[in-house]
Amino acid sequence: MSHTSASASTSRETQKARTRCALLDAGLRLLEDKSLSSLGLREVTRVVGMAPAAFYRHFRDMSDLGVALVDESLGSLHAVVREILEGPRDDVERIDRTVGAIARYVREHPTHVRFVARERHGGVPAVRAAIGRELDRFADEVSQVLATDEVSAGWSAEDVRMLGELYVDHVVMTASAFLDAALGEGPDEETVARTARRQLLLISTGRRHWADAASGAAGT
Amino acid sequence: MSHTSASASTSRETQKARTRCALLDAGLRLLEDKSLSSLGLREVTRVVGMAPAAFYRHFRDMSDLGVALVDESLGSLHAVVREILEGPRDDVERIDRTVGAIARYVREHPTHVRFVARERHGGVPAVRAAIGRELDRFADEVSQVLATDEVSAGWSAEDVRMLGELYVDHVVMTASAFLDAALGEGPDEETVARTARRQLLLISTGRRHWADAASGAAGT
DNA sequence: TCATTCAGTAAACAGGTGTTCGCGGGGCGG
DNA sequence: CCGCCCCGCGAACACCTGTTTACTGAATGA
Repeated sequence: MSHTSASASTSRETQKARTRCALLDAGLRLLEDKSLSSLGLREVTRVVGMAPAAFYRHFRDMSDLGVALVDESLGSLHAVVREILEGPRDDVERIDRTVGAIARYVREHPTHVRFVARERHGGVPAVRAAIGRELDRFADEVSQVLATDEVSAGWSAEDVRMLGELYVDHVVMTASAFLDAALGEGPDEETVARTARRQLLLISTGRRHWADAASGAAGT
Repeated sequence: MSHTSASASTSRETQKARTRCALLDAGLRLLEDKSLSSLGLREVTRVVGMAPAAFYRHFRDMSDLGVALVDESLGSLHAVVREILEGPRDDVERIDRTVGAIARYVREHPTHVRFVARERHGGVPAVRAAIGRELDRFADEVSQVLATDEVSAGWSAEDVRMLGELYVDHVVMTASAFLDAALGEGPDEETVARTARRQLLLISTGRRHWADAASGAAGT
């Protein structure tokens, strides 16, 4: 129970952080073509080059390492989302920015994206839950900004939220499509981008004319 | 090379089919809380109650069993899709039928749905590819029917296809949401249904006013 | 009736797995 | 300076894995 100074004692703690990071990196690399539930503890330590028992100094479980990877993958993304949403509110420009940002993020962090896409419905409950929570937070952030758009005047909170979820889900699908494109499976990157832009444009169009439809089916 | 009679020789072949089906059922049951890449051969045969070696009489691999499960899960669904699309073309009624059909299918075949959602981006390439092919076929079928709607007059084939993909992706997301609801995670079934209906209604609204937007951003 | 086919068996193989234990040695606080 | 802390090590534990082998015996076709 030492450590009254909040800052790290350079050598000791940072070194622990380094090997912890090495474990995360090794895990992420191995997860490129496996799923978390089939990733072995020894497999990870072998890549890092350390004894299996040392793993327990950093993580209790494999699923523990999994939720750490979720934080690493999705945590840094909130800033990006804010940045996109805070720019000009013009429809097509915002769409261009969004799709561009997704493409860039997938290009720069393919392994993180693949991990999230794979474990979103994967076999490890704790990780699945962690991803779900994070995506919910994204939906909250998006909805919150959407509500301030002029187009959303008169919208119920529930409708704004359902639109936000639609956007978030679409982003996930698009990211996954970009990933497939990068691997040579499915259509190429430019095709994916164009499809995504048009789909978002169609949603925006529906949004602008929402009042017409919503009044007709209010109770549903 | 016998077997000039095309029909089964009752006892022999049907018995083989029975145990094959037992293997598939056992696999599906175990896959409720595991992913395919972590499902063991012995694990499956143990549930069925037979020797591990007998597995090879029916499947080469675990991934082989996986693609068989894909066919079983998605094959029977094409008829349902046709049925939904061939009904009255009125927007909200078609939407109600769609969401109702998804809810019912998830309620009646939860394990199949979970399997597909999990392995769509899972760690077994062959299974991933099989699911991708099947979803592409669904997108084809949907697009083909959408093209005949009066609303689609003047639409390019590419735009119709992108709308079809949007619908298929949305169905997958909705099915997954229903699944979570059935497990007590996330919102309850009625909430999921209402959100899905409104999202589809929003897409339909955008579809009706597509001409306005598409002309403005034709080159994108 | 006799020979053939073939789904399923039992046993053994060489590996890999998670987890526990005691121990060493270097950073660190006093 | 000494003594505690604690990360990483190596070895051992019991267990589970996929795959191969030679085999049994019932259904089959001539």
